[in-house]
Amino acid sequence: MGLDMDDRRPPYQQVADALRAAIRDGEYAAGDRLPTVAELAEQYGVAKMTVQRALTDLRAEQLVVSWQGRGTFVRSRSEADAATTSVHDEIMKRLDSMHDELARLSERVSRLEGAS
Amino acid sequence: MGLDMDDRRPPYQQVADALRAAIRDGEYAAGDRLPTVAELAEQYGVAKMTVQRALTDLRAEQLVVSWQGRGTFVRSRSEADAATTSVHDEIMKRLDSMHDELARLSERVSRLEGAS
DNA sequence: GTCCATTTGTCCGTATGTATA
DNA sequence: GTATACATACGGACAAATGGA
Repeated sequence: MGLDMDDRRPPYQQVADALRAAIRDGEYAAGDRLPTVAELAEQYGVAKMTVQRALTDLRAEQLVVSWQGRGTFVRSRSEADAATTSVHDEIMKRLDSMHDELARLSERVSRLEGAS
Repeated sequence: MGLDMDDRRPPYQQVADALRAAIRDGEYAAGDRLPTVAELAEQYGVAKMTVQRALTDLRAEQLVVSWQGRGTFVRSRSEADAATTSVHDEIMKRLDSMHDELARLSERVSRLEGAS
């Protein structure tokens, strides 16, 4: 389970690619927990920090999500999409709310104008 | 030039934020080279690895680009913003619409105040 | 061309912190 | 309270790429 010695890329990139392939091939399905950092480090014959460096990339790609004390889990594609749009969704919700408040305010002013 | 001891976030995040602010405030302009990793480490009183961890995030955000043997350079915004332009356009349209409605409402309220 | 200083990139071992179960 | 597991930090070391002498 070690790394390819003929591959001149940094080990952390090889580990990241190996995990991407394992996820893509269904070895780890959405929701599954990956082996622990210590186990992966032993499997690939690298230090724990090297595994962490690989996971940093996978987290940035939103392919996995890590929880302290629990583990690192494979994300579903829909979860990744939701995460990328969650910030924008929240902004749009806020805008909708403000738009509604503006509409109510506008109606109140209209009534004031009609009563005068 | 050290870090805020009251900030309980990890030092690498504080370094990343400090660099983001320096770039946003024009201390480093597009195309400029940042101080070397060793210099930044000394400025902020952290290890070189901690600076590298911060730069890993900034590179993922496409805020900077690093070249071995040369340095780390600030990227122009046009290079990084293309992907999110459509979403921002939609938000700006909504904000413009609300701004117009607010302006009309403000004028109507002013007239009411003048008539009372 | 060769040599060398600079700079980023990476890895490791160890230690500590923090959140979960 | 204990054990597990991820997260971060540090120091040291070496590799790789650049650029200039």
